[in-house]
Amino acid sequence: MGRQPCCDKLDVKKGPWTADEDRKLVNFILTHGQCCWRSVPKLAGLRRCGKSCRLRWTNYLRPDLKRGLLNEDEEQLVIDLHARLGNRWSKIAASLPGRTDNEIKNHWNTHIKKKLVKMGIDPVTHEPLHKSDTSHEAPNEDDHHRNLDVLRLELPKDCAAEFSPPTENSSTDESRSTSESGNEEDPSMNLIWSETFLNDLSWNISGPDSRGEYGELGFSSSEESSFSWLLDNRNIVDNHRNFGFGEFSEIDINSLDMGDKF
DNA sequence: AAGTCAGACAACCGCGGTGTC
DNA sequence: TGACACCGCGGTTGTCTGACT
Repeated sequence: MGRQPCCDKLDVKKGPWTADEDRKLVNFILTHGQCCWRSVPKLAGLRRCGKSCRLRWTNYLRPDLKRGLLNEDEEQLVIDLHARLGNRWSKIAASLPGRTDNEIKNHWNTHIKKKLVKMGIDPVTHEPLHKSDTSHEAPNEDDHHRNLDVLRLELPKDCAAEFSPPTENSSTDESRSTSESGNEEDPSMNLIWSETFLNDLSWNISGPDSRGEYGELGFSSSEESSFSWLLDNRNIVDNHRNFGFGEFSEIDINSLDMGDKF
């Protein structure tokens, strides 16, 4: 005897999410936290597969997501990490706070790939294109750094100087302005989040999860444990700006005492 | 103004690893 | 211990949107 199926596939809705569905999902997650995704659709009143809910949350609705195109630094980091890790998008995404594997994958396929080809670099091997025609061996470290040097030359001076191959905790400069990456206002997100905040200022992100699921939120363990991103009013304001919380600005940020909730 | 096309990105599919019964 | 479901990941497809004719 295995488990129950995650959802009744016959009664599952597919396709783009509506604002109403988003609102329900956000409300549910903020109220109950991320528990087992299987039960989320049922409890949240959604006719979606749990898998679909998880994807929607992690790729689009998560409050810590940056929106807009990757900036130069992030792009460089992706290129470097890709050279080392290959198509391990989730691993790459782990080094870019606020970015999802899906987002990075899409950006790679639509922007970076072409950029590299244009520069004569094989996006798969990260070697010069003419060379990869004759050799399909994995790039060695020297070649890799030579190619990165070429990339740096293509960058504006300040970016090139700033760039260096990532270390364990490189690049995760949370203070890097998200506005510079061109966060666009999304009216539907604006509505969903503002309503959610107004409806439930006691959003219980820590929720009932006993399995430490919040790693998916993309914070370091120390950040997760303290949820400093929420407790820090400045961060709240930043988040609210990033997500276009128009109505939220009407609320006195300092009055949001959520300390007990975490 | 309408039609077509290409680019961008959201969402789905299928697989592998892991956990549960 | 085997069967099956869950979860996460990477690849692929579908849909939307803006540019162009």
